[in-house]
Amino acid sequence: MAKAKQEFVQHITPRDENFSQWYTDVVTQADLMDYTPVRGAMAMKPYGNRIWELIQAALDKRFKETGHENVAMPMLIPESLLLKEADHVEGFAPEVAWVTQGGSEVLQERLAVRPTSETIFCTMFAKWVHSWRDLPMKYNQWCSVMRWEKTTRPFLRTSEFWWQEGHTVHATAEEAQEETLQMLEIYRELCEQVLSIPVFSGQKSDKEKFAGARATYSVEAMMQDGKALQAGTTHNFGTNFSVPFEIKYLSAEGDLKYCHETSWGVSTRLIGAIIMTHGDERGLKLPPRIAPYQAVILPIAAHKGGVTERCAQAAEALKAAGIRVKLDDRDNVSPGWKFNEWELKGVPLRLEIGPRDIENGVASYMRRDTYEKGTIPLDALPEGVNALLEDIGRQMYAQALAFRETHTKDVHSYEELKEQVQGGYARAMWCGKRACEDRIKEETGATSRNMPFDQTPIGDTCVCCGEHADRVMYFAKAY
RNA sequence: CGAGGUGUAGCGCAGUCUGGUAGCGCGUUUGGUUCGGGACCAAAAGGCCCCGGGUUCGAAUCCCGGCACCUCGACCA
Repeated sequence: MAKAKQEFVQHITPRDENFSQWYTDVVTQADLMDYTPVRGAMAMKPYGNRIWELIQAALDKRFKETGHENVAMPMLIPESLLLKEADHVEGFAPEVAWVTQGGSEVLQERLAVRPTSETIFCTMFAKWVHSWRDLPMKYNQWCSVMRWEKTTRPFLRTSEFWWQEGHTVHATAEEAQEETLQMLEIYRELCEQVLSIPVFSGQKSDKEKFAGARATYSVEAMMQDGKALQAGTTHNFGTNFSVPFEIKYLSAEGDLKYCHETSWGVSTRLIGAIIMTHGDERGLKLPPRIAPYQAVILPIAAHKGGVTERCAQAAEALKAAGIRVKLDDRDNVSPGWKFNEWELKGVPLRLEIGPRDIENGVASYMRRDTYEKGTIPLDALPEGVNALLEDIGRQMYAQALAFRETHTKDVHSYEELKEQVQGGYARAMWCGKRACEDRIKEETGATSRNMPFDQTPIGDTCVCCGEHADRVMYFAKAY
């Protein structure tokens, strides 16, 4: 028995022995994705894609509640459009894939496969915005984009990835800033409440901000190897794009004015964040709100009196209560086999119903987050399951938060910083100079992540150069 | 992109040095017994040996070029 189990566990590399290998093992064995013949591009399989659909649904609801509408834009962008904003083209040019031929005809102007859609949105906004009555214009699209990345890793960085990109146009700078922060807050709430991932929310440095943005904000998560992962970003463009693209409106006072714009996005990278935040030795651990199956029902000794029927009844009752449930009635694998498989796939709650349970009028359960076991009365199954799922989501957040807290430290010297970023976040005072960021990157491998909104100083000298500093900045090695 | 490693049945691997009929374990299929933490017996199926060239009578094996994954760097809205 013990031997057989060990053989199984060997399929997944131990997490603390080789985190990268563990990640790859989990991603493939939990059946989330597969590699394709296209360099760096993955295929999302049904189980992984379902997670993305659930994230999409949660976000789309929030976007609509805050007055955004979905649109669809072309995937090809003429080169001349990409060239209009200097910083933007400089930032993206190295990783653009180009279409140079249509059918047998060589194109006069090559077309970029979108790496992001600011330029095409801006071009259309210039046509669509005329008057202050047209504003604000708050659009979003769900699509895939392509960036010719040098190194790729499933979900975290792939040459093609799926995301949403919001693009909004506003009359005033204040409104654009408000939008930028509102969307950041939606991302924070999504990460923490829906995905159970604690994040640091704050502003990026000039060095790390988006190509073409006036200000960039991010939510930064921490993976279980102590590295940071940027989970989402929002950008305030000010008039950086509206000037070259000539997006102007006639104000109520009759003046022609440039618009203020924002953009914001999260991607399938969030799935990578879920895996690396919550996963353990047995595999994936999914937050209940985005788990394709929130509970799995396993019949025990299914051939015995009433088991099959009670399991089917239980599944129906849970479905009726809106719970995503899977009845695993396969008769070709043993219960023990199923236990391991559903743990690998991260299902938050396992329910077992066997002759003994039926006798006692209960279902036995095991939580995926803590491995804690117990029973729920069969006649109150939906209520019991719902309560457990909610608690599992909270508990997973608490666990992740505890990890982050033990791997985050205030540092007051360069030596301390150097040591802390080997395995976590360092919170430090920073003078604001690019030279210090560059030196830290060069010497420690860590980058500035973001400046939290709570800027209560923890000192008054820069952790790097020792000169006067008035900003609090998180530094960490990042994916 | 640089250095190193790996690629053989669905999965894990041996075989490669020293060229000569493609192997093992698990899984799969069928039948039977089982069923509360990866069950057992019996029979069977399953291979462009990562891809493309080359050397050779003959290539999983030798040579050249690609691709993918892993490790460490570099780069990176």
